[in-house]
Amino acid sequence: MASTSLCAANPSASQSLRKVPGFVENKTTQCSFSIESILGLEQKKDGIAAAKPHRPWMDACTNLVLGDDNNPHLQIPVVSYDNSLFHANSNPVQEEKVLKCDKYFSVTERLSFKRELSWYRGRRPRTAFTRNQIEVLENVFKMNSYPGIDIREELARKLDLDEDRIQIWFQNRRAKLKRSHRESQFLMVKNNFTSSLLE
Amino acid sequence: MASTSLCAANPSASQSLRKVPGFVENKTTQCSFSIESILGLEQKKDGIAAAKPHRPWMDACTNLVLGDDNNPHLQIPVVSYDNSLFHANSNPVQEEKVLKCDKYFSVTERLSFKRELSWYRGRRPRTAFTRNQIEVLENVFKMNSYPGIDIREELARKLDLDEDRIQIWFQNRRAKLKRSHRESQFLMVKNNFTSSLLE
DNA sequence: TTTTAATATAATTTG
DNA sequence: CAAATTATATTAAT
Repeated sequence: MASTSLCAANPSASQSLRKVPGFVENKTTQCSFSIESILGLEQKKDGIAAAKPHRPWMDACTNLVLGDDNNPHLQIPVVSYDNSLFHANSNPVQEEKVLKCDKYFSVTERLSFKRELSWYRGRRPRTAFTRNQIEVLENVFKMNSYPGIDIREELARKLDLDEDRIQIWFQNRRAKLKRSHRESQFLMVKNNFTSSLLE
Repeated sequence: MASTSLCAANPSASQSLRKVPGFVENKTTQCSFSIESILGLEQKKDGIAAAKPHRPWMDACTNLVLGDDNNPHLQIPVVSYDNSLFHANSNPVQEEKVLKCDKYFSVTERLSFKRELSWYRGRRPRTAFTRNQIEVLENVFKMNSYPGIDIREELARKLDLDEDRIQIWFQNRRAKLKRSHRESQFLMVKNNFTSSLLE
C-alpha cells in the first residue's frame, strides 16, 4: 500500500479521465432530473460507470522488461478483460504472456496456461501458502484475530508475503471462524428449540 | 393473531465493542508488536466498556411468539431471494414470510436461521440490490453524486428501499469513484514514467 | 467435492 | 460526509 507516493503530481493526467467531473465540488442541485425520467430509462450511453476492476497487484508491475541484450523492451499488455487492457508480468509466479501458439503443450505448459487465463480474467493468481506460513498465521490468529498493521507488516516480512496477502488471510480466517460459530450455534438453538417442543 | 412477542429486539449488552466482535472472546486491543511475544503466548485481557449499539432495524423483530395455544412458535423471516430466478424483488430484510417451526429444518430454513443469528450478532444483513435498483442508482449518481434528502426519499419510495440504504449506497459509491480515480491517476503516472524511460 | 484465496461491495465506526 | 475498517456474498482455484 505504500505505492501512492508517486501519485502526487501530473495534473494533466486527470484531464484525460473520461467523465468524472471532479465530484467533490459541484453539488449541482440545479440539475433538473426527475427520477421518472431515469426510471423511464433515459439512457445516456456515455461512460458506463467506470467499472474498473481493482487490480492492485498490477500497479507494482511495469511493462518494462530487460531483454537478453540488456535493453529495455516494452511488453504490450495483451489482455482483454472487458474492454480494458491489463498487463501482467510481475509478482510471485511469473510467466510470460507472449503466447507462443506453435506447439502442443506439456502438463506444465497447460498449467501455466490455466494460470494465464485466470490472470487475464483479472484475478490474482491464487497464493499457495506453505505449511509453515499457515502455522504461523494460525498461531497469531489464535492470539489476535485482528492484527494491526504493524503486526501484519511484521508477519509479511517474516513469512515473505505481501502484507495484503496477510490481511486477506485474516479476513478469510475470521469469516471461517464466524461461519463455524454460526453453524454450531444454529445447531444448539435448533436442538434446544426442538427439544423444548417435545416437553 | 394473538401473538405475544417474547423476543425483545435487543441482544442486550452484547458485543459490538470497537473491533471486537463477539465471536471470539476478549482480545487484545493493545498489542505489543512482536510476533515472538505473540507466539510466545503472551495473553492479555482487557475488558472494554460496552456501549449499546445502534440497531434501528431490529425494532421490528419478532421471532419467538406465543401462539394461541400459548406454545412458542418460532417465526423465521424468510428472505426471498427467490429460489427460482435471479432477479426481481428487492429488500430481503423487509419481506417476511413466516415459517411455522416444526421438527426439522429445510435448507431454506436453515439458511434464514443462520441469517437470523447473524442478525442478532448485531449487523444489518447485507442488502442485495437488484439489477434494476443499481441501474437507477447509477443513473442518478451520474448526474448527482450528492443527492439531497428529498431525492433520496424519492428514490427510496420508487425503489422500495430504506432511505438509509440509499444514503449508504451513495456514500460507498462516492468512495468507489474516488478510489478508481486515484488508481487511474496512479496508473497514468506510472505509465508516463515507464515510457519516459524508453525515450 | 471441499476448502479457501480473491474480489466486490454493504455496513460500521471515527472524526 | 469521508476515510478507514469490517463483514459477507460470490467466484474460482485447488
